[in-house]
Amino acid sequence: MASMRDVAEAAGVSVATVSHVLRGTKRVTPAVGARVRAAAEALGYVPNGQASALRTGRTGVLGVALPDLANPLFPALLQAVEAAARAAGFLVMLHDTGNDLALEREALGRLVALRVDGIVWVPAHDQGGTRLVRTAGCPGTGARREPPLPDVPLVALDRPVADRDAVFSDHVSGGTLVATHLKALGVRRVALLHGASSVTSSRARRRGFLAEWDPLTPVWEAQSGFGPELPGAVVRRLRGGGFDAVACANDAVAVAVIRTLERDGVRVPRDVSVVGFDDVPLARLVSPPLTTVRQPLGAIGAAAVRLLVERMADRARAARQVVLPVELVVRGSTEAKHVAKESVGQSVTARAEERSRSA
Amino acid sequence: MASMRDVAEAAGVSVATVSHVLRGTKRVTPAVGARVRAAAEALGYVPNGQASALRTGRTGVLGVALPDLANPLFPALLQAVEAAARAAGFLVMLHDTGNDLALEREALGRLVALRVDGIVWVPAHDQGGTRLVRTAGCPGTGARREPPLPDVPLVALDRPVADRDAVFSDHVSGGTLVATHLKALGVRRVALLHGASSVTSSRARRRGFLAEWDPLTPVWEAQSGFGPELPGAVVRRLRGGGFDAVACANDAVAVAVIRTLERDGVRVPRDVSVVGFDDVPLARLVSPPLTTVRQPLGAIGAAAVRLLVERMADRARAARQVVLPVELVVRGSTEAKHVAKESVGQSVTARAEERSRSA
DNA sequence: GGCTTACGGTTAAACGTTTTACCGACGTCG
DNA sequence: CGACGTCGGTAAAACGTTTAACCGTAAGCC
Repeated sequence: MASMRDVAEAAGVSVATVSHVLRGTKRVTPAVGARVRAAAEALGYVPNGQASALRTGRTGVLGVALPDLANPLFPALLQAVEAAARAAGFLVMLHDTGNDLALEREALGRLVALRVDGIVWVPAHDQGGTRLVRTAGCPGTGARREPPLPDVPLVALDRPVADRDAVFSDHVSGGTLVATHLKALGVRRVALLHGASSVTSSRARRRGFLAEWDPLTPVWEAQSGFGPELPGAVVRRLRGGGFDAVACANDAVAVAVIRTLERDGVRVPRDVSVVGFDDVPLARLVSPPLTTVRQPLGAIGAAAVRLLVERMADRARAARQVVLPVELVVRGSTEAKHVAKESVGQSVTARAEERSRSA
Repeated sequence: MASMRDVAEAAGVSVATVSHVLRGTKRVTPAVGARVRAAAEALGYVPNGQASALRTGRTGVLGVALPDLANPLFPALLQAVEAAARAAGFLVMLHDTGNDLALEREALGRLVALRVDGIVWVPAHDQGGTRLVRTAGCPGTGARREPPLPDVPLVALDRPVADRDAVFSDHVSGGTLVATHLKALGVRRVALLHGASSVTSSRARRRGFLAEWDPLTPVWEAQSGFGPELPGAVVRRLRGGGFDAVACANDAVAVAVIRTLERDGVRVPRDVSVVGFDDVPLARLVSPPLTTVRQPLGAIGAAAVRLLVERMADRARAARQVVLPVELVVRGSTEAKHVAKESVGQSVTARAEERSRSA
C-alpha cells in the first residue's frame, strides 16, 4: 500500500511537506499543494492510522463493551453511542462481553492495548465494575492478583464504577412512574418481576416503586432475570393469579409474561395490566403494545461521549455522574381497573404517545 | 503509561529481551524471565497495539460495516460475526452506515485507514457495493472521481461485490420453502411483500417463490421496504383483502402486516396466513408467533471470518462465494386452508419447532 | 545596499514495538 | 589446547507518521 514516502517521491517533495499539505498544518505554494494532492490521489494513498496514532498518541477510536447484544436494549444503545461518537469524530470498537466476567476483563484489556481514546462500558455486574478497575484479587489466597485497569478515560453506563465517570437513567423515578401509573389505574395487587438483584438499576427501580406504592398493600416480588424465558417458579406463580398488574424488569420479560398469561386465558390488559421497562423497538410491535418506561438512549450516548471528551481534556478532573430523566410511555398493555375503562385508558394512551412523538 | 523501555530498565535488561520474554519468541534464563514478568506486572505494562501493528503490519482487528442496527437482523448477525472473530483472535470494529452511501464510503475509508486486517461488509445497496470498490465517478462530468478501495481482505455479506469474497444465505430456496409451505397449506391467493428491489436477496427470494408457485395462480406483489412502517398503498391493499396468505420481506414487516390485518378484524392465521423472513428473536415472541425462514447467522459469521483468514494467507486467490442453506421455521402465523385445520397446522408447527431446537 | 522578516520547504528526531544480525561466553570435541 | 557450535542476551534498523528546529531565498524597510 502506498506510503507517504511514495507520495513524496512522486510529487518531488519531502515527506514533511506531504504531511503538511494533507493535514493543512502549514501554508504551501498552490503549485506544490496541487502536485502533492494529485500524487496522493494517483497512488490511492490512504494515511496509516496506526503510524499517526503512534506518533500523536490519539487513535480516534472509542471502545464500547456491552454485556449482551441479544438484549435488544443494547443494539439501540450502541446505535446511540455510535452516532454520538461519530458526531465527535470517533470510530467505535465493539466488544460483546457475553455477561462473562473473564471475557469482560479481556475485552477491556484489549481495548486498552489498542490505545483507544476512551471506553464506554456497560458492566455485566455492578460489583464487577469496581473490582475490575481497581487492583483486585485476594492477597494471600494465592489467587493471581489482577492488575488494575490503567487510567484510560472511561465512562460506565447504568452501573456505577468507583472513581469513574458514569451515566445513568433515573431508574428510581422510573419505578415511581410505574407505581403512579398503576395507582391511577386503580390497581391494588401488584407483582414485581425484578432483574438480577446484583444490578443497581433493578434495585433503584424497586426503591422508586415502593416509595410511591401504598406500604400497606401487599406486593409480590420475584426475580425474573432479563431474558425472554421466565423461571419456572415465576410461571407457576403467574398461573396462580391474584393480582391486577405485573411490573416487569424489561420489555422482553413483559412480553413473556403476557404470553404466559394469555395462554392461561387471562386477558391483557382487561384482566391484568402489564408494564415493561426500556421501551425497545419491540415494545410497540407486540400485541397489546407495551406500556413501558423509555430510557433516553440518545441522551445517554451523547452524555457518555461528552464525558469522555471532557476527561480527555482534563485527566485529573473529579469523576462525574450524570443522571438522565426517563419517561413513561402508556400504550395498550395497561388499563384502568374498577373504573370507567375505555375513557381513561384510551385517552391516556393517546396523549402519551403523542407527546413522546413530538419530543 | 509504562512502555517496554520502562520495563526493560526496571528489569535490568534490554527492550529486545523484554519483547522476547513477553511473546515467547526466544528462550531465556528462568531468572531473567521472572524478573521481566515481575517488572511488567509491577508497572502495569500494557503493550502498545499501535506500535506493534505498525511494526508487524497486523492489527488483530476486523472491521464490520452494517446498514442499520435498528433492523434486528443486524445485531444478531453482528453477534455471530463477533463471536467468530473472537474465536479467530480478532477484535471487531463496528460502523453503522445508516443506509447512507456517503457514510458507507467514509466508513470503509476509515477502516482501511486504521489498517484493519479485514472487513466484513453488508452493503446498503447492491449496486453500491461494486461501485464503491471499483474506481467510480463519471469521468467527464466533473464529479470528483472517487478512488477505488485498496486491496484489503474484504467479504461481502448478502450482497454481491464484484471480484470479492462473499457469503449469502440461499434466498432462492428460502423463497421456494415459503411457496412449498403455503401450497401444502392449501393457500391459493397470495400477496408478496418485497423489500427494496435493488437488493439482490429480495429478487432471489421472489425468483425462488415464483419458480415453485403455480404460474396460473394470480399473485399480488408490492414493495414494503424492510421497516416496521408499511407504505400507505400496501395498507390500503391489505384492507382490500382477497388473499389467503401474505409472504413478507422480513419479520418486522410480517408483524406490521399482522397488526394491520387484526385491526381490521382479520384473524391470523385463521383467515390469512402470514410468513416472515430472517427469524429474528422477535419472531417467536409476537402473537401469533411467526412462521418464517431462518437465516443461518452463526454459519454466516463463521464463513465470513474463514474467508477473510484464507485471503490473508493468499491475497491473490480467486474470489470465492459461499451460499448457506436456510430453514423454514413453522410457528403459529400460518395455518391450513380449506382442510382439517387443527390437525395439520398444529402438528406441523410442533414438529418443525422441535427439529429446529434440537439442531 | 545591508538589515531584518516572512515564507516555503527540508532535516531529523521521535513514537513503541519487532526482528535480524551480531557478540561474548561457555561447553564440547578432536 | 584450539576450533566450533550453542546458548543467552543485546544493538540497531525498520514500520509510517508528526512536528520542532532549521535554512536559504526573496521581499520589505530604512
